[in-house]
Amino acid sequence: MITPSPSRRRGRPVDERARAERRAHILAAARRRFLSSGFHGASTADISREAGVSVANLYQYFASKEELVLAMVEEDLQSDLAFFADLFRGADFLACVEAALAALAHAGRERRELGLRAEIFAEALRNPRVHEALATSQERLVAALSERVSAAQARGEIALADGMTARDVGILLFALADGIYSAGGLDLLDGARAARRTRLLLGRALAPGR
Amino acid sequence: MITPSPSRRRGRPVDERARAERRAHILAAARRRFLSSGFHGASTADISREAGVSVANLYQYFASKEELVLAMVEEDLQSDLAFFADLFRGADFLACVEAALAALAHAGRERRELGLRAEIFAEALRNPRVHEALATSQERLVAALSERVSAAQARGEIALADGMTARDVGILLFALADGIYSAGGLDLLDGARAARRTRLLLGRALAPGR
DNA sequence: GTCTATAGGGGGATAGAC
DNA sequence: GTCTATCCCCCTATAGAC
Repeated sequence: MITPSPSRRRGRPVDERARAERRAHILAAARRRFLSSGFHGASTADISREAGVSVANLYQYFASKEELVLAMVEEDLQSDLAFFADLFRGADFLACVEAALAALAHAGRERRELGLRAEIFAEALRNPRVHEALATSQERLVAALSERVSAAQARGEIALADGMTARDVGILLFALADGIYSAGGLDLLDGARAARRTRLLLGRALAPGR
Repeated sequence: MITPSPSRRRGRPVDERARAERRAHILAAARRRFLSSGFHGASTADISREAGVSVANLYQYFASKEELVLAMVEEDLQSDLAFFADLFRGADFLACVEAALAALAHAGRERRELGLRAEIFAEALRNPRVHEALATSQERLVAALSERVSAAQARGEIALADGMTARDVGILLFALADGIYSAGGLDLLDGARAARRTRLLLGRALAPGR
C-alpha cells in the first residue's frame, strides 16, 4: 500500500509477472498441505517445503497464514462459478440440477477439497475477515444460481409457487448442494442416486402446467 | 480395558457416580472452549482451567484430546435425535419440516454450535475414529427422518414420486437441513423465510392427490 | 530476493510428590 | 485422585547475512 509504483522506484524494476507466478505456486502448495493436514495442522514450514522455498520467502508473498486462506476463498469462488457455469449450459434446467448435484456428491466422496472447505468454514466463524470473504463468495454463488432459475422460468420450463422468488429457489439449491456435498464426504449417500431422486422431487415441485 | 472390575480390586472402592459426573463436567468445559476457539485453538490447558481442574486430572478422564471429540459426537447425536423427536411430534408433516428448518437456520445464525460442528466435520475427514463415529451418527439421524416420512406417507399426508423411497426423502431432508444450518451461520439467508419457502416447494412436491 | 538461524511462545502429554 | 513441575516438541514470524 505504501510501496511506490514500480515506475517511480529506483534500481531494477520488479518483475510483476514472476511475482504473481511464484505467489500462485506457493498458494497451490498451501492448498495441497491444507488438504491433507487441515488449516491448523499444516505449518508454514510444511507449506514452504512443499513449495520448495524457505519459510521467510513465503512471508515475502503472504503477510500471514490468514492471507493464504483469504486467497483460497477467492480461488474457490472463481472455481465454483466456473463449475456452475459449465454445468448449467444445457437447456434442460432440471437435468442440469441433477448433473450438478451428482457431481457435487461425487466430489464430496472423493474428499479432495471437502476437508479444506470445512476448515475454511470453521475459520470463517472465528475470523471476521475470512467470514466476510466467504459470505461475499456465497452471495455471488446464490446470485448465479438464481439467475439460472429465472432463465428457466422465463423459458416456461419451471413454474414457482405463489410467493416464491427465483432467489428463494436459488438459496434452497445452494443449501441443498452444500448438504449433499458434505454428506458425500461421509459416505452417507450414493451421489448419483441422491441427485436422480432430487430431480424427481424438484421436477414435481417446479414443473409448470399443473 | 486391563483394569480389573471394582469388586475385585483391593482398597477403597471407586465411586463410579462421582467419576461420571466429573467426566461430564470436563466434557462440558471442553465444549465451551471448543465453541469459542475451535478444536485446534483450545488447548488442554484452556479446557482444564475452564473446568477448574489440572491438566493431569483431565487426562485421568480422557486418554487424549481425540477422546473429547468422540464423546462430543455421541452427545450431539443424542441432542439431534431429541431435537427432531421434539419437532416432529405434530401431526402436519410439512409444518414440522418448516418448523425444523426454521429452527436450524436460527441455530446456525446464533453460531452457538455451528463452528464446533464444522470443526468436528473437518476432523472426521482426517481421523478415522471420528469419521466412523460421525458417519454412524448421521446414519441414525437419516433413519429417524426417514421414519417420519414413512409415517406421513402412511397417513396419506404426502405421496412420493415413482421410484422415490422414504429414505431418499429422508436423505434429502438431512442434506437440506445441513445446508440451511450452515448457510444460517454466514448470515446468507433469513431462516424463517427460507423455511417457509422450503415448505411451499416441498408441499408441491410431496402433497398427494395430484 | 532468497536464504539460514533463531526468537519467543505455546502445544500435548507425563513423572512423581502428596 | 489430584496436583505441580516439566519434558520435548512444534508453531508463526522475523533478523540479518548473502
